[in-house]
Amino acid sequence: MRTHELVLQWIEKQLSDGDLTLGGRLPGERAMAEQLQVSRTSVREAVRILEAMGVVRAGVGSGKDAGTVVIAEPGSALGSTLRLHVATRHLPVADIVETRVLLESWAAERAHVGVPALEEAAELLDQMDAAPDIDSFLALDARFHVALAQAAGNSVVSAMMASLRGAIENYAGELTGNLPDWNATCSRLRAEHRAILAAVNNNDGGKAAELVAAHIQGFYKKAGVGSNPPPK
Amino acid sequence: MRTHELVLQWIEKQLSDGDLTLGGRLPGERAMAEQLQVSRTSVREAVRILEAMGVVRAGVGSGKDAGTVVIAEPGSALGSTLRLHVATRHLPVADIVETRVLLESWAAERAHVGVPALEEAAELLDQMDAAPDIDSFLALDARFHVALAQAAGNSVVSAMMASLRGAIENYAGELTGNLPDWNATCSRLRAEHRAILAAVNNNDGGKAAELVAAHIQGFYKKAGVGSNPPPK
DNA sequence: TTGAAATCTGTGGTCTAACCACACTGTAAT
DNA sequence: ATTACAGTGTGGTTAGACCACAGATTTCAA
Repeated sequence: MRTHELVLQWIEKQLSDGDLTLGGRLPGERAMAEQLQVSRTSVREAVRILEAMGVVRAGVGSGKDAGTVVIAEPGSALGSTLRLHVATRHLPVADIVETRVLLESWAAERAHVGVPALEEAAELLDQMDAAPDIDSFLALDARFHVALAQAAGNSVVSAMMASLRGAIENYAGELTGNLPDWNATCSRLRAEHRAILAAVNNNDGGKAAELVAAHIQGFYKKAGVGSNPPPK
Repeated sequence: MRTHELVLQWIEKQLSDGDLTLGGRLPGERAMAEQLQVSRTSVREAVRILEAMGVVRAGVGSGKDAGTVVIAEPGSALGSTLRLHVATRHLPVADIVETRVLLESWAAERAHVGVPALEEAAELLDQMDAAPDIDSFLALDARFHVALAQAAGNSVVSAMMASLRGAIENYAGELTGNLPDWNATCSRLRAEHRAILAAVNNNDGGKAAELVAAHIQGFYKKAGVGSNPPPK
């Protein structure tokens, strides 16, 4: 077993045992190296992997943001991984979109009315009406979809859904340039968002799921990304 | 931007541009370091991250298995990431199970009859009948579920499904120890597998989805892992 | 001629020791 | 009291060395 894997194992055990919790700090790299009797290089390689997994964040200097801190950002980490695999052509964009439809439909159908995430979603819609440019609109759009997914109360689905969107974010960003009339599209998207949120708040999960599926598939279809047909 | 991120960016571009494809070899670490004008350490940190993402595999020595080659194993990579986050208590096991039910039900419903994956699934079931011990049974079980998921033809769903199972593999392994009568459980699981495969091959996707959901939820329920109730 | 042993070459894996930039902390000079 | 400055500890980066490994090549003896 390679040295850095040993370090990883040790840190994972600290997490499993609860000796290291969210917001907690890892020992300094030099201290860990001495404690585990390995070189600082190996410690750093392990930390890099954890950072790529969204389990820790490394900060220089001293004070609040300094040191290596345990965080919980599986979404961005999974997103990076998926993005790389899309780059290798091993994961087709169509499959990403299809999976996103699957997860978001499920989440919309099971969204719990009254949870804070839905209130946040409503606020985001208001902000989107006043979005000055495409980029800020898309950023708010991303947050809206994540908020909607969170309303279902399954953190794994939320994380995966966010990662799927993140994996093809650049891709989607370029696609908006292909759209003939952004203003029209923007208006349509806003209306669809309102309809989705209304269906959710009206406890009509089935309707919400249908609307979400149509919303996502519609966007990528307009933008020129193929998506497999839904099941009969 | 940190140095190793620069290296990552460069490699990702090579992948996106198609200059680096599946099975291809990265330049040696020393060569890359010189080419990008960075230290070998930084190159290695980037390679470690890619390795953790399941994008490359590093091999020492010379010959076939040597060097750093591009692979495509998103499943195991996502699994490791999820496992770590489960260790931090940020991702509940129940959410993992629930998501697994979601993905596998969807896959079972949309499985394409006649694809090679289903034939492999059938073979695996025969092998499971002759499995000598629990561990080999569980290993075959894992492969069966993956094969079933692959039959739906969505590589993202397959990868995610495999990763979910991998994330709680150790967990599930311990749980089997809690079961009072493994032989009885084993027989039940085998029968359920056959029923699922039969439903799929009979083009009864709805039935297959139901059976899969019950199969997975049943196992974890027996083993003592709570799962959220299905939607009304 | 043949076969086995030694050497060569290039790969990733590891380690040491040094220096840097950064951000806070305490102290000293104003 | 305020300001300026040195001190301390963090991660970030680098250079250079050595190791184990595995295949390719060469050497040399049977």
